Amino acid sequence: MELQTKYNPAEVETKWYEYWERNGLFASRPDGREPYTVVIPPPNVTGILHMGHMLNETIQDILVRRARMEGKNACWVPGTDHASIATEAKVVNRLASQGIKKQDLTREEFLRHAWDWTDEHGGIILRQLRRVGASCDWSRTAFTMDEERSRSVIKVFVDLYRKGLIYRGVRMVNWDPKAQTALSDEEVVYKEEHSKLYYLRYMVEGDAEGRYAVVATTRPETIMGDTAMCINPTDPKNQWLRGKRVIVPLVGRVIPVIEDEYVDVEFGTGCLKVTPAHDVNDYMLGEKHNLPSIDIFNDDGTLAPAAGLYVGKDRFDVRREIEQDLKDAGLMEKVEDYVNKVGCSERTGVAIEPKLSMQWFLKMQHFADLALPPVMNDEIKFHPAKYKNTYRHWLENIKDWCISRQLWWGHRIPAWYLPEGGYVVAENEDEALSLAREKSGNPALTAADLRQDEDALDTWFSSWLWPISLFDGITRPGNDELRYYYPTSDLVTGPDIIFFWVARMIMAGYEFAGDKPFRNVYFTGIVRDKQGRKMSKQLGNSPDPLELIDRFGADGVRMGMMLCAPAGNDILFDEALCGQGRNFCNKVWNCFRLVQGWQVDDTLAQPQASRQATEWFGAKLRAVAAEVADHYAKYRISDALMAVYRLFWDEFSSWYLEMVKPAYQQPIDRATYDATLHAFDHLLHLLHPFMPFITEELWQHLVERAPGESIMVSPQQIAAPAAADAALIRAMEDVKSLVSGVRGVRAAKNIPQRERLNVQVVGSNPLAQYDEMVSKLAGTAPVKVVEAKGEGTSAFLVGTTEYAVEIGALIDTEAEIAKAEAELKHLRGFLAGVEKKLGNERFVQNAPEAVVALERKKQADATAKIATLEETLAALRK
RNA sequence: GGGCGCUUAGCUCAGUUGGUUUAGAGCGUCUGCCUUACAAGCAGAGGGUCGGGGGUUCGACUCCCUCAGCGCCCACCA
Repeated sequence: MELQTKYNPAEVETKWYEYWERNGLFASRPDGREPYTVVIPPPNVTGILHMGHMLNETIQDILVRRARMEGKNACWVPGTDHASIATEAKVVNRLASQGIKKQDLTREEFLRHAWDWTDEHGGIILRQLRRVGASCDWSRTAFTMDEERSRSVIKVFVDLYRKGLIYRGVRMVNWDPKAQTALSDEEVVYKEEHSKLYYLRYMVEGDAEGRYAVVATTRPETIMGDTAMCINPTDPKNQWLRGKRVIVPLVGRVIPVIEDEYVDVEFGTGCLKVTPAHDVNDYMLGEKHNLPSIDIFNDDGTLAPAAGLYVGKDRFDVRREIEQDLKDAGLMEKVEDYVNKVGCSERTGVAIEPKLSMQWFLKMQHFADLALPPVMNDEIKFHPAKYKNTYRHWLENIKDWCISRQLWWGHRIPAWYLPEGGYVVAENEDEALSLAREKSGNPALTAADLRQDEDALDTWFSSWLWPISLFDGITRPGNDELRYYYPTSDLVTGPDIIFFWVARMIMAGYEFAGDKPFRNVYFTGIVRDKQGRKMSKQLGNSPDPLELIDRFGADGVRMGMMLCAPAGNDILFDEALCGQGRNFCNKVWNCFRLVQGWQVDDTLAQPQASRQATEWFGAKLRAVAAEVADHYAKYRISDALMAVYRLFWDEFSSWYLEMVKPAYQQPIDRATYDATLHAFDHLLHLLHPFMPFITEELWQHLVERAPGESIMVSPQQIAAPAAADAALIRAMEDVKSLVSGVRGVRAAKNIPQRERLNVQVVGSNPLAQYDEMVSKLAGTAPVKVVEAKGEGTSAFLVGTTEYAVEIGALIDTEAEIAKAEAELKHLRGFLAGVEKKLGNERFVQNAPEAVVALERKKQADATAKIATLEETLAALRK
């Protein structure tokens, strides 16, 4: 068949992806083979593919395809996450654009809209993954809020409640005034902010001299909630305030001065305003000193009636207003510029308001104890290992997890409140009712008397079960699938969710499945642009992966991605790398075109050079395959790719194919042809995990294939390196040096390719058996052995052997002298270093024998080379 | 404030327990080639003394100390 000179990815990609799916090649069922399991980090159900996904999914697909070709039963389970806050926010926004307020809808109405949204936008990202080439078992596609996963979440909640690990209580939580929900500590990100430090005057009550204390604060808008002022009892400069009472500026409320060593004497004036309702530390002080707590904020961050002033206004507007009002009232001592860190909602970006509220919590110490050892002792391996530190630090300082969210989109908390107070926790309403009757002693209770908790659970409370719940392991513990696929093999994810997700999956794994959820965790880097900026929608510096695929082909983009993705380092993505990937595809394509165009003549004997080439390439292939395997074992995917890339382009294409290529329109012998096809097949296997589409296309054309066959499931069979390989490879390196040496002379002298060159070798030719090959590659006549090289020759060394190209009148004696002198200088410096070492008795005594022997070899070689060069120079200067 | 990591050719990175010919790769650069598989290509060339300083050692890019710069994570100093 005729192939175009350029590879056209678009048609090939669609064709083979459909073929793979149609033939069920991604599907996995338990069988006798070793399983290789990966669960996808579920993207947000309404999300669209970005470069982070592109990187992540490519790595997973590479690992999965590699395992599949190794003969393992590879199972990659796809799915999406309901992403409680993010999705609810999107739905609320859409409703708002239609003039509908969430508050005006019932829970059921709102959820209907949310499901509509999910049906509309959900699954887009899964379709996009197919474009990338992801070989997921789509028949297993799951959703964190589908029936099975929901049952699992509820069952786990009830289980943990009964174990006494879940409790409900009033605590200081992180309140997101925009989403109007509590958040976990992990969902708060601290951002540095250039703000102001305000110094406020708190007049001392009844002080005849009109003295006042000065309090420094970044949040003057909270003074309405002040219920005390605090000094450090050891602070000499504030002794005079002991036992006094002060007046809150503008508000006029009189509050006591309390003493606590918590206060930093050095900060500001050493006087701290205490607002127990709106600061975590102040809350602690309030508890300790029995202070009243005044909650001055509404849930949306506006001032509540309890504030007395500025009621209904936004907290940040109030900050500006109150600054002016305090100045006008003469109660502002001064205002300084100040840089501090403000906790913000990871999702909505707004400043978090610490708020006292009733929430559900999960006790974490038990889980930390469960999850720390396996990571520290490498039962679960982190790649790179540096994240073990991060992990340990978090677990050693674990705090209880606030799992309730004041949202509707999510798993509703399975707690039901009784009319007379109290509540029961149950897997469903029926069970709740019977528990409630029992608890209240009232058998007449009906379902209508019970009121289910309005809150939903944190999204991560479902994600942490993912590796188990995907195999129905929560609802049907110990089932066959779970036993076969669990623990999963590798998890590929970003370090940004190490606490949110990775740590919690480890906890859930041991708690609910009795074993680790995965054996290895591969942490990818963050994708940045080439200026090092994080890719983001706001900056507009994130290319659309699908558009890249349109331009470079999926294989090209996958390769571009992996070329810049060393494990654990951030990715400096540059579109040019996709171009490199595309070029490589084209190279592979054209190599195939060459080989495919050959006519075989069975009567032809195999030329010596071709025999040598096939033997050598076999050795090289075995060596590189072993190297690649080692890279995979260490999760050095980009190194594995680079090794394959060089094997294909440099060794196979530039050297091997040139060695065996028949003259134009001449046929090739059978032995060489078969060996070449064989090598090509091996190369396609090595390439396939990185470039699934083009390798399938070429593999199908390489020889006749039966319907349903695929390179995907055809095992890779490259033998382990053989004993003789190393010598073979070394010899060929010398051949290459000789050829390059001749080509170098040719290039320097501008001698056309078709002009045959005569080459001399001084003494004897260690590469005599490769003469035919050298002639073919370098365009030379048979190498002549001479006693001393003649005039009009340009010489170079291969090892310690001197070769000289006859160039007659083209000789530039000055240039030859300069070249030889430069090399001589280098060698003498080198020799001096070696001899200094060997002259050091302690080196000869202490260093291992092999090292000393090597130095002696270096010395001998360098000496020989120097002698040769000196002769050359003498001859040139004659 | 604490912890971790990084600093090797113009760019992005390798360099595994210190010794493998006075440091390697890819890309880019320069020179010459449209040589009928490939100009998304071929051949050739140049380019770093391993952030600065000190130390350990027969020997350090590799180990230790220190300084500088960069990055990340954690933390209730208003």
